[in-house]
Amino acid sequence: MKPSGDAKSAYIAVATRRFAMDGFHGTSLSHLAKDAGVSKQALLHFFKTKEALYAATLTALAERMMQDLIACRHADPAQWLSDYFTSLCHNAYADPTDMRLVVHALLDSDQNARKWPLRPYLDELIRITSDTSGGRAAEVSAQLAWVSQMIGMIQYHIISVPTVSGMYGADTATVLQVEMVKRIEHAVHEFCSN
Amino acid sequence: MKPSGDAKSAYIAVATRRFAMDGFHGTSLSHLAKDAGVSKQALLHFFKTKEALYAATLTALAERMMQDLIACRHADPAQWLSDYFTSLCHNAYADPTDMRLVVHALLDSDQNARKWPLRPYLDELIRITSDTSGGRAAEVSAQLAWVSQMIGMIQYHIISVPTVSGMYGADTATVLQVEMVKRIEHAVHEFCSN
DNA sequence: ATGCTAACTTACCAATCGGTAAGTGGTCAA
DNA sequence: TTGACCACTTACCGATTGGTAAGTTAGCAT
Repeated sequence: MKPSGDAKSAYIAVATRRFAMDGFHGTSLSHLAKDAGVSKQALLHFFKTKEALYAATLTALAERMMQDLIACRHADPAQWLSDYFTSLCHNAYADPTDMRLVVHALLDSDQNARKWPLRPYLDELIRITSDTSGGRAAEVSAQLAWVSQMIGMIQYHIISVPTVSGMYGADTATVLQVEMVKRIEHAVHEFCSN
Repeated sequence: MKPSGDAKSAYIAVATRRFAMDGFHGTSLSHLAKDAGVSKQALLHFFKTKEALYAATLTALAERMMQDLIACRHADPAQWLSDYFTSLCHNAYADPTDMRLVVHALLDSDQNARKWPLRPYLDELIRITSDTSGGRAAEVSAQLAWVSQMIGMIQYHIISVPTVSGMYGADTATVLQVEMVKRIEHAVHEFCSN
């Protein structure tokens, strides 16, 4: 018999893709089970409800994003931020799953997510951002605003790719992606050199 | 008996709120009917399917956004953009419905929306934007990128308000809103004076 | 008065939803 | 060998889903 953790994380991986694509309400346990190649109750054995499975995917998402952020660690906080946001952007082009999942979670936030698994990730981003301003400590809200703006810029752009591609064609969408990467790098550079 | 158009647009208004809150899959015809105070089949009389009703709300949304844009018309395109984005931001704080609906539509774009009702709105925004650069015509992709960035900045910020409020408290969220309005005005000013 | 149409209603449908109950088969410690 | 446990299955449940069919009611031109 397979080790316990394997199957569970495999189910979370399947659920992550589905929830990211179709949202919580657009995803059924039957679909998830079919994707995973098991019966519906195999999922309910590990996660008592659909909500619990959703919460588990969000927790896993938060850990993944935190790890990606830590993986870009650099002595210079400005370089750290620059590396992270560009890598985030490139990863999201290759696989928009995580970005879509975050946006879905934002739209569902009233109903689900009494716990906010992404908070440590945001706190860490804010901490790094405040390090770029040297000794003087600016207001926290200003840094939260900047972090929120950067994250939003990337995530919104990622989820709009299919629509832009449908409206203006795939080639225009590609050009827009290149343009967006430049804008993100510019925004990081401009913020860190003030 | 009520005039024909009245009931129909009333149903669209109800559907707009529900779809914006819970998304397409999270909204049922029964709920919509209950909200509108009629039977489920009253809706199906005007809109043959749930998808058709959804499409109608998106079309109405597109017309509304275009009207709001035109309402801010100004001889100076820079002033026009500045007025529009700030008014868009303030309206969205008072009622985030439309912004949420747009983001839901973006996430659903693979499944629905073979037609892109927001395209004329985007085209108009791009046209105004290109007017700010005086005679010389920059690449269209650069203007699309800027417009996309501005729209995304506002819409993402609006949908993240409940989450930010839950994470950091309502007062921090309010401060963040003020900070964001400043950033939007700054972004418009900076773009138009280059 | 009559007939037509638009705007609904009640009644009903198969399909699917999330979830429960009761096993089944394999592994492993004692 | 036994028995507990774990991962998982089949069978089933009431509730709800989007949608169909067949009226019903009101207004209105003729």
